[in-house]
Amino acid sequence: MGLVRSLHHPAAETLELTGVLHALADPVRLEIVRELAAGGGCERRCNAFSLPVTKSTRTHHFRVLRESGVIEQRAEGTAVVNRLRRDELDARFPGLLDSVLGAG
Amino acid sequence: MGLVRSLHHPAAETLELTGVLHALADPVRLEIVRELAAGGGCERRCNAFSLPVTKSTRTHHFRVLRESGVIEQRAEGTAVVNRLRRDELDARFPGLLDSVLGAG
DNA sequence: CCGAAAGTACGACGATCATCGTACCAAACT
DNA sequence: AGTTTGGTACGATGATCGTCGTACTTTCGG
Repeated sequence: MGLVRSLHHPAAETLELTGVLHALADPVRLEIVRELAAGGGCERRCNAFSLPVTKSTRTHHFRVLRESGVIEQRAEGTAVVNRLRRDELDARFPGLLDSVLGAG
Repeated sequence: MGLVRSLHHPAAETLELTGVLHALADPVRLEIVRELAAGGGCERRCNAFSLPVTKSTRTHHFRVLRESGVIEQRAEGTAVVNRLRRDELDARFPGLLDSVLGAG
């Protein structure tokens, strides 16, 4: 078994609104998305986030974000780099990500 | 005890993003919001929604929407009329509601 | 080769959630 | 007064969720 079991990413057209909303409705995951967006489309390793949870929980949250289609994950050595799927998200739910990120 | 115990509505400035997102991240509640928005700001009684759940569950969902600040509820006789808090929502989270409603 | 680094897998725990049924209540109508 | 109407209150139940610890795996650097 590899570093990640399946690492499945949903296609852009099949993203579900409730799934995305649920993924964003958690403080830890919202922080991940914010930090990812602050980087301006650049990638970031799971380790490079300041989150008040343990490694296991971290893995859990990244998986929820990936399976809902918010982020893309790619293995790189022992690390996993994350990328915000901004374009796909914007295409499917125009304005949603911007409004969420813009909210104080 | 009146028709509704407290009927508390959060102030527009205290609305929490995660709370609103969580409220919208449910199919039944999303349908309520959609039907409410389709009316163009008009009010609607709890009874006047086509939802695949019982009365108790309906009450529960309307409460979640109210306590998160998405809707306003007002007693009118035996009925409760609901109104989408569009202006307050737009002021606090610009574009959020529109993007959610615009999503297919 | 050995150990450190970065995650994942798995199982567990308590908390929250969506749903329901039954009982209840208040207002309106007869 | 009785009945209907529209909704709430109060559990209860099963599912999902967020969190963690421990064990494991894989890759990379000495």
